[in-house]
Amino acid sequence: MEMFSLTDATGCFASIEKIYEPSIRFRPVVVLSNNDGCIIAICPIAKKLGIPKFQPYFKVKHLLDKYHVVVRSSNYELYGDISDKMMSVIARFSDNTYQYSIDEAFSCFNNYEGILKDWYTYGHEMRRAVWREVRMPVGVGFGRTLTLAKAANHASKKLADSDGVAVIDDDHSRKLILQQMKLDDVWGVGKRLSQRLSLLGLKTGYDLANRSPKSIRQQFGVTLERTVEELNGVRCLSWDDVKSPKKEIFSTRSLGQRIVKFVDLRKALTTHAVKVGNKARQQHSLIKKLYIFASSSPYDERYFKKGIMYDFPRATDNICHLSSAIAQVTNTLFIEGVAYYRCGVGAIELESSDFQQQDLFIPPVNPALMNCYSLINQRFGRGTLLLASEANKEKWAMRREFLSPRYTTRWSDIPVIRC
DNA sequence: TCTGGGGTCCTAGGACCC
DNA sequence: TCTGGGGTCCTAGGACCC
Repeated sequence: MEMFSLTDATGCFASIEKIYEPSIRFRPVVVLSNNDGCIIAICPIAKKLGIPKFQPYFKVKHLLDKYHVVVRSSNYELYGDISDKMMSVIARFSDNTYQYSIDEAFSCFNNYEGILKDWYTYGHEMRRAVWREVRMPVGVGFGRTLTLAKAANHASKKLADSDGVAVIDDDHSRKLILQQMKLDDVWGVGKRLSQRLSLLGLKTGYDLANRSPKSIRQQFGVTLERTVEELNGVRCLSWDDVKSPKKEIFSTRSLGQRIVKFVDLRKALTTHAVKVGNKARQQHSLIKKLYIFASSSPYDERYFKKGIMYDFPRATDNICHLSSAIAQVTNTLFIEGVAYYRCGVGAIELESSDFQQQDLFIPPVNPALMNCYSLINQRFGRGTLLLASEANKEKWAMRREFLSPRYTTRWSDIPVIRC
């Protein structure tokens, strides 16, 4: 019988900051988003102090000062590398693992029952291995459906008597865990839905599970109906659903320094387009439509936003095609006098590159160049090969006042042990 | 001095065409 | 003369997640 697990890191980015800086291990730590905008990660110690997540940094600064909280800017180079290490450890415990986000992974176990003693023990083995090899604290949850695995993972960290592993494998454990879950802790239920559900008198995940799926469908749609089924152990989300290629790929960013020059806007947009192109190629997709936008800040007195849809005559993942599309579009996007605060690029219509419809009148593109480009950047590191129109040194680079060293990816930043 | 994340998916509504 | 359905595409915004 199939079993799923979800493993995810506790306070991921904050925990990573503690790996190479033992002196802050027992102190409250928070990590800020790009541009030091919001708090996006809090370690358990900071959480206990009541530091809120997703609040603008400057608004909670007084609180952070009060408790002497350690503040770090986000260091994605470091987080990405630690995440890779963590994922490779998790992957050893199952023959089928899928990385769901930077800090969590689903694993699928087929007919493991005969081999394993029990899921609880196995979860602890996974947990110990990640701690021993990467020094990352993780929670592991097991369930017969992906939604139950998520619920168990939540329980593994949140419940009073939890020790990092939780298993839902019968009605008893299911009831026990779901009864202690708030509505918006259920995967797929956010603030709005939980508000509406509570009007019906529902309080816990278990209340939701006991609703008739049919009536939920009528009032809230199929998505929530599936969630209800999944909470009851009926599988609606298949492994393939989770692993399916993305339908949209975006790259957007706020700018540390406002852009006022045409060339700078084009460079920033090209950089985003190349990122999107590379992601698309990785999942064997070609881009048919590209949405390109730039805006001032919504907090400005006069908010400016403009977006343009670019339709490629034939779907492509070639970064040269993307770059020339950007060059054309920037002409209409750029307006003298606007101080751009945000810009980005999104592929919103993707086609599979495995089954591509050829065009009688447009000669097919030889993929050799893009293959070679990808291989070189894989082998020698991202950014080894760049388009001339990309930004290599970003003048408008984001504000990162509290950046930690990139301990594991830069020779200059390797930790030094003094005896 | 100024500061407010990033990504994916879905749907409603408007514009346009036949 | 006046009224009208149905499809596609685009845009904006909501909802959710991390």
